[in-house]
Parts: sequence; structure tokens; C-alpha cells
Amino acid sequence: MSLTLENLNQKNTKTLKTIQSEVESINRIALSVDCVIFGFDENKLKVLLIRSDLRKYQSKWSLLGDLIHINEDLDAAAYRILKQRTGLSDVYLEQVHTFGTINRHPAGRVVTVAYCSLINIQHHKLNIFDNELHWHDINNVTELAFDHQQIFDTCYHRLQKRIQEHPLGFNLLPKKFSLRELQNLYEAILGTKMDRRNFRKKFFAMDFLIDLGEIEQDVPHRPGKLYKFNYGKYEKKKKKWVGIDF
Amino acid sequence: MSLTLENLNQKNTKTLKTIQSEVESINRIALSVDCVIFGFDENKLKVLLIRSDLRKYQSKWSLLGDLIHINEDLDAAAYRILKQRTGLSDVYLEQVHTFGTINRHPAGRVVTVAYCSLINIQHHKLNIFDNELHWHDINNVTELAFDHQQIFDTCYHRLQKRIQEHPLGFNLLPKKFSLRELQNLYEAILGTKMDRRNFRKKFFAMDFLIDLGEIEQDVPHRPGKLYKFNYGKYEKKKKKWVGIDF
DNA sequence: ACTAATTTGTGTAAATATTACACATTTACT
DNA sequence: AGTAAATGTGTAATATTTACACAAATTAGT
Repeated sequence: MSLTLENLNQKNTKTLKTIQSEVESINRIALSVDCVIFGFDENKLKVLLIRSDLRKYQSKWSLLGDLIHINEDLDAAAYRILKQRTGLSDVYLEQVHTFGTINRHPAGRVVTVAYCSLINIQHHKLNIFDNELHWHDINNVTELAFDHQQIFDTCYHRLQKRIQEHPLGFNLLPKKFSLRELQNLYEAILGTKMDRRNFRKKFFAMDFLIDLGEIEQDVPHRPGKLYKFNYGKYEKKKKKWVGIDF
Repeated sequence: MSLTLENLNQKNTKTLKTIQSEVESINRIALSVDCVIFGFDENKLKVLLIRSDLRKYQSKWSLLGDLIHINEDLDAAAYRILKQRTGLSDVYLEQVHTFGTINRHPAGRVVTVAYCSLINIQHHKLNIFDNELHWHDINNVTELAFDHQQIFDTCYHRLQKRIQEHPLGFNLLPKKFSLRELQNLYEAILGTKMDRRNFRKKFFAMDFLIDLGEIEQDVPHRPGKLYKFNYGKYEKKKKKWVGIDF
């Protein structure tokens, strides 16, 4: 498109009153939040799904979502919706992306803000099971309702990126974990296999793991040492700078 | 917070009709887009700002924003608003983050979706100058209207990260550029100084620069060679994988 | 108590990437 | 012709990444 008369002639300054009237009337849109909650169990990455609220769509799984209230902070809405749907609190939610194509929702114009989180399934027991809430292996997530597949994919890619740059993974493990568990986690999330010796060398070189002087129990083979993550040291030493790399 | 009776008793399933009525009435919110348009000129990173539409706030600069229409895709709204405010089209906009605290806007509840872009100031001449639209050196961006400082900061950090991982910077340079111009760009955006020899080595090793066999004109010193970026080769060879690093 | 199966724990050499650093060359200007 | 300014280039030291193999610890089965 090129420059049009409409653009040239339009005077963009508006009064507060004009804007107030626009805000109060013609341009209001329903806003929702959808939460993509990742967890890790049995060496598989999982995600929490429910049957859609819309009975019409209950043959498909959907993300945890609801409309946000007009007098509610966006982040607060995300926490409220998560709690309402799952009973979970004390979970850190990160905003990922906002999806706003016109026809994404069958009930009308609804723009949705996607949030995602990573939790330890053992530490965060679900308290509410409405709409068949339960964990799904991410490799079986397919044909979600509405545009939820796209939202899920976006959040999953974000997760893959973030876990390489931040120590998110430790949230998904028991408080005391072995290096094998840590590697299984990375392999599950990144969908790849890694060399065991190099993986260990990498983490030992970072020097953020504390050897607890304990070993795994009840494993049918040589038990591994248990570690915990040194968040304090990480906060002090974390990378300020990376280089140009593409 | 722990589990409450309210949570246990709430039945989360709703009918389509219930949702439709929520979408159509109580929960509608004004949505806006704000654009953070970065450009590069005179070895400085710049950003496009206007005086706020609200006369009351016209002593402060603000981002390019407007309300989105109820029947308009979110991305389309961003492009429309950019065009309306600046006359610019053919500019790639990337969504960055959505800001939704209750009192962020004086005209009422307005949730805003921030988009950002990087353009070559020479290639994209502005056609509209309402509200004193013009380029500001990013080092002089301070005290923006509303929460626009926060939005700007978020977009600037995103830019700093993305330019290290993707070849965005070439959009900001002339079609033919010298390595010094490229380095100035990176130094301006990242706010740092780099070693000239190592910078060159890095880019030559990537092997995405095409030597045009031409040299700079009208420089008061030895002219540098001119290059262009090989987008085709980049698309084929670009990094699929990075490692764990934090 | 022995054996088999499984997984942990460890080291090194080669290749690659990063860093710090200095001087001769080219051009415009006077 | 001389000066000022920026370009273009190389190397040695260090750090990081990669590929790769074998002994030790434990359980389960006999």
C-alpha cells in the first residue's frame, strides 16, 4: 500500500474525551488468558489440558483458559484462571504471546493472551478435575480445540529456547536429583539425545550444582549421586553477555 | 493461597450461550497496539515517537498507538496503526508483549499489545508528521507517557537479544555497507565496544557477507569495502541448534 | 556366592572458537 | 610531500566443544 489521501488528511490528535468514549463503547473486545502448564513425569514432558468449556467442542482437548475481568490485571487474571481450573497457586506464569485473529473463537471476538509455566508434577498436586483436567504427554498433543494447537506450539518453542538459557529445568525435578534425571529432562524437552559425559562436564563446569553426598534409592542398578541447584550462586554469576551467533 | 471451597464447588463447564453472553457484554475491554519502531542513522539507534494524543499528556513523548477495531486482526491493527501514524508500509512488525495492568491508561481500562520493528531510516521516509512525529536518539528516551517507558524498555531488550541471534541488523543499513557500518550498528544497539579484528573475523567466518567489489565513496579517509548480506545462504545454513548456556 | 544386566563415573586428544593485541596500507586533506 | 584517519590483516594463548571407551557399583536371578 502507498500513501493515501485518507492518511494525509487525518489529524491524529484526539481529546481525552474522544478516547474515553472510544474506550467505553465501540472498540471493546473480550480478552481471555490461556495457560500452557508444562510438567515432567516418568521422563516425559507433559501438559495440562481440559475438555473445552464449549460442549460442542468437547471431543477436543483445550488449554486452561477463561475471560479476564474488566477490573483485573492481566497477570492476575492468569493466576486466577490457573487456580480456578486446577487449584494450583505458587506457580510462576510467564506471558508468551497474544493471539488475536478475528475468527479464532466461535463465541465471538476473543483475543487471548497465552501464559506458560513449568511445574514439578509431584510438588503440585491438582485439586480440581473439572473438564477431565489431566496431564497429557506432549507427543500426543494434537488437534486441540480452536487455535490452541498454535498456542501450544508457540509456548513449547518458547520453552525449548528458555530452558537452554535459564535454569528453569530444576523446577521440574525433585529437590534432590541425579544427573541422569537432569539429562532425561533436557532430552525430553529438547527432543534430542546428548552425550552423557559432555552433558556432565557442561554442568560441572557451570559449577551451580551442589553435591548432596547422597545417592539414589530404590534403583535397580548402580545409584547415582544426588544434587541440588545453587540458585544463590547462579543469581550472582549468571551471564550478562552473549555474542553474535546466527 | 490454598484450596478453597469455592474452587472445589465451582463447576467450570459453561455452555456456548453463557460464553457468548460473557463475550458480548460484561467482560469487554479496550485493546490497543503500541508500536516501537527502531531505526539507525548517524551511528545512533533511534526510535519513532509522537506527542500523546491526549493533550493533557502532550508534554511527554509517547509510542505510536491506537485502539484496535473489533473486526480487525491484531496484527492487521498494528500495520494499520503504523501506516496511519507514519505512512509507513512494507515494514515487518513483530509482537513483543502485552501490557495489561488496570490503571495503565488514564482514559479507562486499556490493554495494549506492543509491536516492534527495525527499519532503515533512509529507505523508509516518513509521510505523516502529526503529533510531532520524529526520530529520537534512544539514549534520550526518558519519561515517556503512561507506561510507555516500560514498553520501550521491554522492546529494546528484546531487540538486543534478537539482533545477536538473527540477522536483523542488515535491515538498518544501506543495501551496500562496510564492515565499520555494521560494527557501528551492533555497538549502538548493544551499547558496547567490540574488537574490530575479532568482529570481522566473526562475520567472515559466518560466510554470509558478499563482497561487492566496491568501496565506500566520499569518506575522508581510506574507504572500506562494501558488502551485502547473503539471505539465501543464511536461510539454508542457519543454526538449528544451540547448547545449554546460562 | 556367583553371574549377568544395568547404569554410574571418569579422561583425553583433536578440533574449533575466542580473546588480546600491533603494524603496514590506503585515501583525503592541506 | 607530509599528516591524519580509518582500513585490512595474523598469530599465539586460551577456552570450549566434540567424539569416544572402560572400570566400578549395584540389583536381580540363579
